[in-house]
Amino acid sequence: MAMPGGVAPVVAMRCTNPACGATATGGGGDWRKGWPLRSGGFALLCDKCGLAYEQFVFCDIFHQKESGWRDCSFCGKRLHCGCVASKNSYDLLDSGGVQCVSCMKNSTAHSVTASGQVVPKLFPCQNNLRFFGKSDELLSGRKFEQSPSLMLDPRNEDIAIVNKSNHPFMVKGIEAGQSSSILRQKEIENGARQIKWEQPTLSIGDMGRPFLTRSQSALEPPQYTRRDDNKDPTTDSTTSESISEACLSMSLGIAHNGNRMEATSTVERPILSPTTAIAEGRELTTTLSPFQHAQRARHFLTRPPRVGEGAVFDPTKDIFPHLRVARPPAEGRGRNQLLPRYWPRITDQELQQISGDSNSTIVPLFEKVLSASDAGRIGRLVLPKACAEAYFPPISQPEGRPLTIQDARGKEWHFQFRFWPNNNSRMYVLEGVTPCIQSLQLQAGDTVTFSRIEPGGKLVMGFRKATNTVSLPDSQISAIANGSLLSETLFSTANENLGVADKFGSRPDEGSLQFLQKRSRNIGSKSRRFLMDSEDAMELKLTWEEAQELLRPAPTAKPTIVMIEDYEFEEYDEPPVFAKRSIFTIRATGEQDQWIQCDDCSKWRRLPLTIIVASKWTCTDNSWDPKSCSCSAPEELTPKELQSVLQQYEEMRRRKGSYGLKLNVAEMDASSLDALATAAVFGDVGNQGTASVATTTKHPRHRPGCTCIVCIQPPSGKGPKHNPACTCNVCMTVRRRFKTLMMRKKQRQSEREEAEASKKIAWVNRDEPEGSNLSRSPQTLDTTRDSSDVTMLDKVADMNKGHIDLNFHPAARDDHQGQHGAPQARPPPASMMGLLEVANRPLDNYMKQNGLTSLAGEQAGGSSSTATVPPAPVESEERTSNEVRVASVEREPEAMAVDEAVGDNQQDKGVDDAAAT
DNA sequence: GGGGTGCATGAAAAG
DNA sequence: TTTTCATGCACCCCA
Repeated sequence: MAMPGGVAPVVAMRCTNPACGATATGGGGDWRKGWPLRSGGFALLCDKCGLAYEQFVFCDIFHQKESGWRDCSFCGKRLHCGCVASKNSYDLLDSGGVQCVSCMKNSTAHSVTASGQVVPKLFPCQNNLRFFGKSDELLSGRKFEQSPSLMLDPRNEDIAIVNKSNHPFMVKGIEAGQSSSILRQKEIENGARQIKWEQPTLSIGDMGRPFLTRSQSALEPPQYTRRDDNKDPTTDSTTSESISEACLSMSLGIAHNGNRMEATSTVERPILSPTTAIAEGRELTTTLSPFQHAQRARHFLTRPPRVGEGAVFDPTKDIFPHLRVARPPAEGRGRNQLLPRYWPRITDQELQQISGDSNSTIVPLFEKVLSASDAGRIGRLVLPKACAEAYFPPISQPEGRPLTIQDARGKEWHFQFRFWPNNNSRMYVLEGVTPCIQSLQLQAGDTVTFSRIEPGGKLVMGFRKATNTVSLPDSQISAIANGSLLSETLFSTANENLGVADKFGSRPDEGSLQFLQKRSRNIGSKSRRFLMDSEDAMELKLTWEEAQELLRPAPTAKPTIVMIEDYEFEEYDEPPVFAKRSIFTIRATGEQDQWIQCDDCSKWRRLPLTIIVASKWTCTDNSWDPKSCSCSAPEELTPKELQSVLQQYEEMRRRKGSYGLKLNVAEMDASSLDALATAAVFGDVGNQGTASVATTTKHPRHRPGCTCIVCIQPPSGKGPKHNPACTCNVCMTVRRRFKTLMMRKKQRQSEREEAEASKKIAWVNRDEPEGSNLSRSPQTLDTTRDSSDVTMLDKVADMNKGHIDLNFHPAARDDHQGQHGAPQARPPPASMMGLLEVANRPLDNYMKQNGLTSLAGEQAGGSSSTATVPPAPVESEERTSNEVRVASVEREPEAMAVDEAVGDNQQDKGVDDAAAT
């Protein structure tokens, strides 16, 4: 493998670390990334020394605090790193050692670039890691993921590792048993890092202690004991044992404390093999500076994150406080392939919940976001193959084996752990999970976490509800565990997507991000097939409705009016835009207003119709009305007017909601008729105020500025009167639509009639001899007559009484009758053609023939028509408040046709009124 | 007929 | 291109 910068390759490397003893290829494995370099990149370590590195990397510069001294790695000057006076007298080296101030100043002068510059003096490495190599040998097939420059010491052919800033260092081994203390970044300035020493907390010996015990969780500062410095970690029995199941913690919970970042611990995991320990990139047990997090954790990845690279880690921002993302223990089969999505992210609370009060150690294994299938009634939880093979008992037969898993409450659940052959592979499932799922009230999207209690190896399962679930994309999960997921990236994303949360003052915390991530994941992956329960559906519905309410045509969008079956549709080429919620009103003069509420003073301000306001708007943004451009300006609407408007608005919303959820078409008709009556009523009272109060029933497509027939029509009874014989566009359209409406009703009736007649004929033909139907009595014929005819006759009767029941529906006949009390004497049967003739009559003519003048008159006169056309309660109030007409912003599409007809009727009423006058 | 079981399928992710 | 896995569905068993 060619080295970056044209460095002579080296093939034979040997580690002189007595604890390592690896030769040639580094102990049989690849060279691996060691500790991160200050300026980026990583040291190179063989497999075995990688283990050593893991043991000492965070301890070396601290361990002497108790003993009070530390040698500079360059000049050998003894530093008293434990004393206050010397705290700023040295610097942390990329090599893992420390450097005195003098050497710090001189270090760059000794740098040699990878292009062949002189390598500075390399300091003797006593019992430290050292690489040997020969310049004429190739270092092929090596992995240098971070590609630190590898240089040869011209004198001893040792390999010097030169970081990207040409800062050389010699791999500095650390004696076993070195202790550590909390490293905190005091300041990062000009690339020179000053470190601050604080109390020691950890010894290397403790790093070998397996797992995180309850008492050692982040909830309490760990009280690690100092290990014997003289012991070799790899030879020490305790450590050796712990190596085999070692745990190294990884700290990602960085609490923001003023200008200082405090790293919190930790979720630990065991590591079986030193080799895999390095390969897996073990978590590191100590508290780290953000800088260290950003760098050291990088090598945890088996693959680089796809996001966040290139961004800058900003330690001033919080990043997932209390959230632990742990690489699962590298053990068992397939340990190396566990996808980050299954890495257990566990909180302190969960740890506490699982471990309870015991001193047991929790080893998070993996987690799984429940799919719809998992949470469904099938009772099968699909296990990730890698997880199942790595952490669950091996099974060779598809039948599997019983598995007992304890939940956080201590209750044991018995599952069947098995697999199905699938595409030359296996599909692992946990069967019998339904009782557990139900008991824990888990749903699709919730997360189940599998852990293991040590000692004992008992499996435990925790869970997180979806609202608290972090379901990060793998790349981000990787980056979190990696320390390279940048808070800025996360939060910018969160802020962009969670403006509402921010709006309420809550910073984009874990929950927000969780929501974000959950959503993105659900949409972007197979999880989008998650079953939505009713609650989710409701949430979606509400969101949708609200979104609909905020939808506006783009300011520059000009609709194209098209006629489809006599209905006008506004078509927009441009997508709608989101706007701040506003209320549209119609004055008695027909003028429309848009009212919007100031986010500061909550006063309502009048805006031009065409203005689309962004999510936040204040009076100061009101450039259209200088008188109201300040919150101190009085509100234009009187309290009474405002109350009326808001009441109508809320009522409108409520009704819209009921449309969307409950009403069928017939009910929509009723509502539309209701609106018709309301409009008529308000048309009458509209004269009383400066603005009329009438609820129009505009469809959402009728936007401010719309010039369609519905929008341009004057309020009922207002404006210029039309002659009954008026042939203007409005009147013609009104007549045409009424005709169309009635025709459609008749057509539907006819279709039902024919369908039922066919059924009856078929029934008769089946049950009776041919011709027997002729024997039926007239009464039978009458009863078998399609009820629609009767209903239609009832309808005509109603109409003859002065009521136009557009809510007429055969299915609602009984109700209809009941609404009118006892069934009335039926008029003579009418033929279909007769009914059509009735339907074809122009509404105005028909109403005149039936002695009708206006619906408003009927309604306002308190006639019995209220039984047919009951006004909404709010609308009744509107009669008295009657100031402003609230224009509906949207309606269900299905109601549009009726709305159009309603508008037509309004038009006709106006026309008819004109005729009456 | 309903529920459980085992397998197949295909979309999405990973390599 | 391969692998994973969520889900559909046919089949079987049982009430």
